[in-house]
Amino acid sequence: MTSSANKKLSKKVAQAPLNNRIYQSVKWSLIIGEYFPGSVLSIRSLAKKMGTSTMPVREALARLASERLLLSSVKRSYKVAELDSKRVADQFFLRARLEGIATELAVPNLTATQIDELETLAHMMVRDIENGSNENYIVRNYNFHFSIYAASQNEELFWSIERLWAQTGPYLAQVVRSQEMPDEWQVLHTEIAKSIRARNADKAARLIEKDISWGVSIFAAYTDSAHTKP
Amino acid sequence: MTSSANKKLSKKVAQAPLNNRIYQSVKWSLIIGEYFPGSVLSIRSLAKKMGTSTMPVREALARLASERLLLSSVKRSYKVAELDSKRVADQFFLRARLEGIATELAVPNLTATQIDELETLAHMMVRDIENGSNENYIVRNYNFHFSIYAASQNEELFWSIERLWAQTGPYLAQVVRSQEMPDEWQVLHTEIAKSIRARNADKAARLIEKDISWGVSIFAAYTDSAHTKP
DNA sequence: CCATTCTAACTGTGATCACAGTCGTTGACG
DNA sequence: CGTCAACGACTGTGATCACAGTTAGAATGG
Repeated sequence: MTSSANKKLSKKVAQAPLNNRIYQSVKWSLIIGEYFPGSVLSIRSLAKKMGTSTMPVREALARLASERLLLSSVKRSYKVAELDSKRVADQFFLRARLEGIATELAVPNLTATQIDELETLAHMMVRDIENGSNENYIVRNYNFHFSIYAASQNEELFWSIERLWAQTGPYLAQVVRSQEMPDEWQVLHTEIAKSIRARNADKAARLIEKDISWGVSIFAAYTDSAHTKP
Repeated sequence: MTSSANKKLSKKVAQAPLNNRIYQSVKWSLIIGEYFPGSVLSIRSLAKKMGTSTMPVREALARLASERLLLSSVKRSYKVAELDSKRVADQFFLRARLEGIATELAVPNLTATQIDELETLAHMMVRDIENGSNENYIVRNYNFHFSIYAASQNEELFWSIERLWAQTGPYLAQVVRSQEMPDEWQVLHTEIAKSIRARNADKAARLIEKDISWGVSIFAAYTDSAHTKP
C-alpha cells in the first residue's frame, strides 16, 4: 500500500535524466555569460564537478556541440568558440531578423497583464544598471525578451532564438558586465513595451532590432578597445 | 619507415568518429524523407543495423533529438515527430522567412558559373518529374536550394535552414513521392535562376518564399485527402 | 466474451573500463 | 643556447554491463 503510494509519488517527483539537467545547466551558463570565449569544458572535469560519472556529461556536451553552442574537434576538449568578428556579425544579423519576426508575431498575442509585466521589467532593468547589479540585469533582459518571443506561439522560432542567445551569450554578457550602459539603450525597453501596448507590431519589431544592433555596436567598441594592445 | 608512412596515411584517411557518421547518415535520411512521421528509431536496433556498439548510436540520436529532429521521452524510444498541423505550419513559416533572407544575401555573391549550374539543375528537375524519378528530384532540389544558401556566406543561417529541412523532410518528401507535381511549380526554379542572374535579390527571395508556400499548399491538400478516411 | 493482471521483451540511462589520439613539458643532444 | 625527441598527463571515443521504467501480449479472472 505504502509502496504503491511511494511508487506514484516517486513517479511524480521523477527527476529529469542527469544528462538533460547538465545540458540545461551549461546552456543557461552560456546564456548568462558564465563561460568566456575560449573556455575549456572537459568531460571528466565537469563530471567531477557535478559529482556524476562521465556518461551524462559527455552526452550533454555532445548535444551542445551539435547545436553549435560549443566547439569540438576529435580527441580535443570541448570549448566555447573564440571571438571571430565575421561569425559574431552573422549571429547578430540572424538574431535581429529572427527576434524582429518573433516580435511581429507576438504583439497581437500579448495580454494587457503581460505588457504590464514587461513595463515593470523595463523599469527594474534601468534600476539594475543604476545600482550596478549587472547580474540581475542580464537575467531580467532575458526574461523581458523571451516573454515576448514566447507569445509568438512559434516553438521553432523560440528555440532558434534561444540557441542564438546561447551562442552570443559568452561575448555579450562579458561586455554588459564590463561596461557602462548608455542611457538611450535603457529607454529602449520601455519604448518597446509602449509600442506593444499600442499594438504597433512594426514599430515594436524595429525597436527590437535596434536593441540588438545597439548591442552589436557596443560590442564592436568593446572589442576594438580590447584590440588596442600591441 | 613504413610505419611512419602508414601513420601519416592513416592520419590523412582518419575516419570521422562513428557517432558523427551515424548522425550525418540519419540526418540525411530525414532530409530526403527515408523516415516517415512516427517512425521509431531505437538505439540497439540501429546499432545492430550499423554493426557498431550502442555507444555511437545513442550519442547520434541524443544529438538529433537535441536539435528537435527527433522526439524523445524518458525511457521511450526515439521517434520522428507525428504530423501536427500547427507545428508544421510554424516550421514552414520559418523556412520561408529564413530561406528568403538567405537568398537576399546570396544573390550578389553567386558567380556566373554557379548560376549556370542552378539553371541546369532546374532543367534536370523538370526532367526528373517527367521521368517519374522523384528520388533524383529530391536530391537535386536539395542541391539547388542549398547551393544558393551556401552563397549567403552565413554559416549559422545555413545551418538553421538545414535543420528545418531535416524537420520537414519526413512530411514533404512523402508528398513529393506520392503526388503529381504541378507544372507551374517546376517553372519556378528556372525563374529563380533567371532573377538571380538579373541580380534581382528581392524578386529571387520572393520566388523562393513562393516555392516553399507552394510546398505547404500541396502538403495541406495531401493531408486533407489523407484525412478523408473515417 | 470482455476486462484485468501479470509477465516478458523491449526501451533509454548511468557507470566503468580500455584505447588511441593530442599537447605541453621535460630531457638529452647537437 | 637552441632544437628536437620522448615521456607523461591529459583529451574524447567505443564497448560492455547493470538497472529501471515502458509497453504490448498472453494468461487469468470475472
